[in-house]
Amino acid sequence: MPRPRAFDTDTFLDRALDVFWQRGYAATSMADIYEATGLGAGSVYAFVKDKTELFQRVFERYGGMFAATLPTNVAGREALERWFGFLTNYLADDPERKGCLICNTIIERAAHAPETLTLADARVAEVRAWFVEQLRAAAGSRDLRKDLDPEVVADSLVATTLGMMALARARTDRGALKTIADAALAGLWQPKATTAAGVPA
Amino acid sequence: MPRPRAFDTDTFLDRALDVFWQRGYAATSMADIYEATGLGAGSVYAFVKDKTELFQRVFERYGGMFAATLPTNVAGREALERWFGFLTNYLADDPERKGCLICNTIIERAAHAPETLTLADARVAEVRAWFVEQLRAAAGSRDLRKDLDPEVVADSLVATTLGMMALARARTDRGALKTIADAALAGLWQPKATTAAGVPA
DNA sequence: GGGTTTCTGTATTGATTGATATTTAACGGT
DNA sequence: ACCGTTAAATATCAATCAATACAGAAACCC
Repeated sequence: MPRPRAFDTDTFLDRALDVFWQRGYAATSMADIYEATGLGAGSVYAFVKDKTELFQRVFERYGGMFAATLPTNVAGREALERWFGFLTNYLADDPERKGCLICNTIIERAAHAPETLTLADARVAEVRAWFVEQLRAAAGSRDLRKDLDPEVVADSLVATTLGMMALARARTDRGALKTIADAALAGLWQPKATTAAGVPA
Repeated sequence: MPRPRAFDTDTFLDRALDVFWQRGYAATSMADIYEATGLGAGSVYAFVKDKTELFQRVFERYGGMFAATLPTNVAGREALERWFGFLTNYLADDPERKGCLICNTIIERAAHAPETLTLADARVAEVRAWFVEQLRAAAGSRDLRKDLDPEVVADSLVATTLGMMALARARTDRGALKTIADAALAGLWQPKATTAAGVPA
């Protein structure tokens, strides 16, 4: 029987991910991959056809991991607040300022790899759909301001998300990121109706 | 006297800009530059020391042009609304989806060229400062909601701006861009005070 | 422990990279 | 007319790129 694989596919992809994530696609040479993974050219090219396929595999893996960060055990306002809190930490805690591979890929690969762009855009659409879902839930529980359209707010939140990702690549400024995240959600909620104009329900 | 220059520095930089802007730094070869500008290697390297300096020159030129798009003859709410309208058109009208070179550069070059990143980040800071200025003006003319802090709102608007730029690289969706721009400003203004709770000033 | 199969690492490929050297051409002064 | 000077185009450089070919090492069954 065949000799078993000595390298774990997942850890290989994870290490390749780190390199692509920080340096970008074009600026990463296969030699960088060999160095980071400890594997030789032969093993890598037995696993993928070429560099673009390797990146695709890496990106798909990242996309799945990223999608898994969307909270599932809570919904509505709570879910959105948790996720933006997570995003803030996710971006601020990285001293290498890698940002988010999805955003990075959209910008770097858009003009060169249409199918990769499609994959990346699909992830963005996924996040947007999740936003809509949570906003609808928030509307159902009367958390969302009645004059707000979930579809419109979702677009705004997508832009804020991508903007935070871009900003995080320039500087790790936790304060600014937190300010942005808080402000993005602050205006969405129905006041508790304890003001002079109204009475609690 | 010497043979006169046959190429105009500005048009040369403009053509180089188009290439870098669409394809990114690493994916652009000097051969691409020769082709786009019609110049040979010798002429280019008589003008700049190396590729990084060429990009720096191109980027500085772009940065200046971009900064010049900030309205100066109006202020406050009007200025912000005009500029976000401009940004929407700027991003939506480009079939090549080049996005914005400042945002693209932050993401692609952050890990490789610290001084270029510094330049790019300075442009972002410039836009942010302009936001603060207009928001203060809007506060002075009672346009800005009294409970909003210009510094906080400016951070949000920066994120929205960068988010629109990133999104525009993935797809030219004028509707979404306009929705985002409108929503970013919609919540900022003081109501006209014609509601039941208040009387016009 | 032999035979076989698979994996891994090195060497090498042709192509392309950024950058330089060299040659050719265009001007004004004399 | 011809020379000095400068610009522009071509040829070319070593280095590096992604990708392939090859060879040795390791692990399994019998």
